[in-house]
Amino acid sequence: MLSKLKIYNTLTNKKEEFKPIDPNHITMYVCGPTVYDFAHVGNARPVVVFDTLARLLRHDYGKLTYARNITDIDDKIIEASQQTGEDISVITEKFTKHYEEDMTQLNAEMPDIIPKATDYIDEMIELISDLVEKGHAYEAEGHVLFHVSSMDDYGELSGRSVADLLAGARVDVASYKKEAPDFVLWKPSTDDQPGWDSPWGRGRPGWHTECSAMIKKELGTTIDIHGGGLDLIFPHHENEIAQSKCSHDGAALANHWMHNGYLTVNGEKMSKSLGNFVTVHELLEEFPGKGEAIRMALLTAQYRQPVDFSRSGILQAKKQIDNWQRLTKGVNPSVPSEKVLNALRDDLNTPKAIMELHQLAKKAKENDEEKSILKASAQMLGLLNLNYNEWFDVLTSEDGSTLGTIEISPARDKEGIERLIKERTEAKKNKNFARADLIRDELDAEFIKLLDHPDGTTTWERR
RNA sequence: GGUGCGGUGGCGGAGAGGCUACGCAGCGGAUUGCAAAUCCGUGUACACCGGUUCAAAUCCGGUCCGCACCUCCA
Repeated sequence: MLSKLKIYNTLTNKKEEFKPIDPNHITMYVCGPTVYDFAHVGNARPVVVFDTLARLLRHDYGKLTYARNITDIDDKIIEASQQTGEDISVITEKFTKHYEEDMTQLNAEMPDIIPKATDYIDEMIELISDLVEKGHAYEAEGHVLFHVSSMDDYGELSGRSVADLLAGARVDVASYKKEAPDFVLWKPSTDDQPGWDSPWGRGRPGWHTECSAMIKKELGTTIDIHGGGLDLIFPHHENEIAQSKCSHDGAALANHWMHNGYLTVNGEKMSKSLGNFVTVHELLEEFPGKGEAIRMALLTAQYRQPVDFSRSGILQAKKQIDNWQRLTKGVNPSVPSEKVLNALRDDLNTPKAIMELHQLAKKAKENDEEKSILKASAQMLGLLNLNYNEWFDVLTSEDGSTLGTIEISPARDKEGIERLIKERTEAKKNKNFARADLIRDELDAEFIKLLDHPDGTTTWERR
């Protein structure tokens, strides 16, 4: 490979050469969703970013084990259950399914391992017991808390010191805490709350516990890459580090910590609490079959920079994909361009990679080989995964096998469109241009775009 | 208050001391019955004020503005 992978590491605040523990097998863990509602576009950003990284890692190193968890026990889920009256498992299963369907529409491949928190209760209890034994955690009023002061280097990821945290504590400190920054490993459940038996009574795990336990079981003591959104640095990832390091005699949890920037709306973070969010689900209804354009819009900025969400951004991305689709119609992918790969190897510089794709497209206009390279290169970013017909929803009825991803209205099904095209061709022959234009306008209103070719034929694309 | 990130042309967005990416939109042209698609061509930029340098969007100092984390959040 021409250049080595460089990754910005939150732990050192520097771009570093990626040094795998085992170059023949990379391990990566990314924090996934708490499944109590639809994922919004901001939640989709890390999914798309780390899916792109996963593609690069597989290309460069061959084997990757990529894990992304599902948090299926959490106070928000309990709350949702109380509000809707639905059983917790009904809620978590429903939204896990929606999540996976929606992310698949964004061309995000499923991770190799999708651990669910509730499948790892035993491992979490084991981890907590270990921390208690080693003097890093204590029991109080049915809770088990991690004692931050018991650790020398707490705060290494977020650049905070225990002293600062103690001084800056603004929130009322719970009575059972020895010190304000201490965090919950295990908490008691009332009878109407879900719970599991433990050495500390019936209860449930704190939020941070699951990741440490699942990483250890599924990927090992120290992994190569741990990722997630910027807002997880503190306290979530900081606390994962604390738990894992203290139970592993100081061994690192992950060598490279990567955090994606926010998706913003008018410059402000898209978030549930601000109410300025759009779910991926509704966006896919708005742009049916065009999840790839949403994906590309998310990749137009380098992953650490903010991306401002807008419909026009998605439309702009869609136009670019439209162009590439026309250019690579009927083309099979060959091998990705080194220029595109090198852009990705530079801390996942996707805007630069996209620029290289445009350069390839320019060359591809006269060269079929370049078209194959363009397609393979775009697929490194999870783009051009669909073929021309699928993307433009051109239904090929000959064998009935390839049907587009979208259902079009019955009046405008393939036969209807072809009949109108035939009628328009006749009208054009008879110089009845008024009729010809009327047909085009009518179809345009149905989002069907007609393309007249120099040889007299007419094809169509769905916008 | 502490910590961190950023301000680049109409918009999106790389770059990071000299060769002024790239895309979208715009404009001009070719093509077209008219369009679309396609092709060719084309303009505008580095928040502000100082400094270093032969040379600064890029380095240094300061100012202003925006955002985020410190509490659940991707």
